[in-house]
Amino acid sequence: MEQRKVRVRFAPSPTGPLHIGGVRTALYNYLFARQHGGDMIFRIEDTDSTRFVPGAEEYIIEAFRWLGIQFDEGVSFGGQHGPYRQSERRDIYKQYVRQLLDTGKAYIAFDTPEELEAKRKEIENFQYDARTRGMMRNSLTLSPDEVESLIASGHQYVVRFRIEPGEDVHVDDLIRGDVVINSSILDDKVLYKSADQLPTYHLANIVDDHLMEVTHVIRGEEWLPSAPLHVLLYRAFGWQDTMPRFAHLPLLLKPVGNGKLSKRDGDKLGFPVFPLEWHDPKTGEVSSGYRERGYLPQAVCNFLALLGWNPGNDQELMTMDDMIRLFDLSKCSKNGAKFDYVKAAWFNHQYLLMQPDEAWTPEFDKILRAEGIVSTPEREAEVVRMMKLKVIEYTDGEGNRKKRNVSFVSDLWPLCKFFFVAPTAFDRDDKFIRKNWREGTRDEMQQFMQLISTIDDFSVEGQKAVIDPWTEQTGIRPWNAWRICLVGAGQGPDMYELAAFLGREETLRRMQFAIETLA
RNA sequence: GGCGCUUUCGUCUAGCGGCUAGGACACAUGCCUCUCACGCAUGGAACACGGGUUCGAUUCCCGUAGGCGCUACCA
Repeated sequence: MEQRKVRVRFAPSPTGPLHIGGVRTALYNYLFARQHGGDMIFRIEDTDSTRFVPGAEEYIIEAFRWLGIQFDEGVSFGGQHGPYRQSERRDIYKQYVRQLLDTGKAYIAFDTPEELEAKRKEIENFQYDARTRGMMRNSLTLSPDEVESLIASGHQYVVRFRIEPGEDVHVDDLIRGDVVINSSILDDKVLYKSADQLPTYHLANIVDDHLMEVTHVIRGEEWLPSAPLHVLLYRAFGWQDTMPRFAHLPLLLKPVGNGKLSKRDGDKLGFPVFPLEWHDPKTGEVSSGYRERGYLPQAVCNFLALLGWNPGNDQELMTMDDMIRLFDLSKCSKNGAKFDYVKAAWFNHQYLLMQPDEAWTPEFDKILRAEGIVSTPEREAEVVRMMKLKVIEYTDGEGNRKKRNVSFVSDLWPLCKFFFVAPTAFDRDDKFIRKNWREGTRDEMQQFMQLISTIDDFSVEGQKAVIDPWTEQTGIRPWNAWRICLVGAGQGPDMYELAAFLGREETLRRMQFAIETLA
């Protein structure tokens, strides 16, 4: 058989914001497509008109734009296989439903939801299948005339797939190998509803994947049980020769406790489960997003890629290009992965440190404005430089900067607010203050102030030139107490750097205040 | 309940018959140091259980137990 061009698709329902698990599925599809020089399709599966949520489609597109996952065709991307919104493909599906009906692979059923509900109550474990369809109201039990007149008189109906029982159906899964399910346990799935003139997922999915020439279906494990049904559908249409290969990905699980990852977990433990912030149009509820939380898209992709896949060695930090090169479905794990949001922050930290200073400043500027600080771009850049320097000041032999401290730019404020705001009070119970502000400290600081007021060149070098000899002469080690004066706590950068930033007058002002306050 | 998938440190995982079972996150300790970090070093920490197969099982097979999923006119 000739080698077909690899084509994959990501096909969400526009029922709300894109779940982070969906992002991972899309990412794997993307990596696979790129690695094989194939196409990635974006399809909207809106066959359930009752669950449509306005804005969801736009949200999903924006999320992928931010993440750097690019589509080659589909809704908003164009292409030769459209339309890519299933609600716009009614006529196409009708034609294929007809084909199934004409070949006897499917039949029409008139049972109402109430009748089915009653049956389920009446018969334990009721399932619409070869054993029970003979006692239901459908085109197999009714005469052609009756069927005709029921439809003519406006009765709603569904089209069901006629499954032949007793056959072992094989699904050749790229991750799990040969999966076998007997057709007897499958029910006669509804493929089409006359009420909204739309197919259900199963039919639309097979027809679209076929028409769009999809070669690989990479999706979540929740689809594995219905994969045999899909295989049967490909056969019913006579498309078995071009049936896509399947790969069912393990699910993302709750960080603690049992079950799969949900929105609730994020709320409870304080991490986002959506790529972007989402404002629910109905409830007005706001769900946090990775973008707004300060994550870098590369960090999110890297972290997500490693949840269920690894390159087979110890490498963890990878660019998108690395991942495209290394990705391998056969190296995907088979069991679900608990969502480790602590490690997600670590990844962000790694990527944050690779960013140039300029990449930090816009975000930092937002924080300052929120805190009501009036500053200059030069001073802001200087603080970023100093804080970043503090984080990365020891680079290793290879020049790798694997430091932590700040996982998000927003973490910066509590660590650097003293650059902009003088201490207004001192916590006498603070361990650092108790240890470094003792009996004679006050006098030492007074002497130190006098010394400082004589320094005309207040640059780092200028200060050192005067202070270093003085400490040697007097034996006074002023740094910790000085830090208390200027910072109010045991944190911050090198004292000379800090003092140089604040300037001599502000430095003296803060020292005076500390001496008066810390009697 | 039925069917399917799955099971290595707390977490993500490497391992594809013979290893002192490796790495990362997290945790602990020490070093460095004007503080907090960062960094470096060290440490604790795992093959679910029971049968087979085999000279030899974490690895292959079968059970059991646990976990997950599906079981809609939702995807």
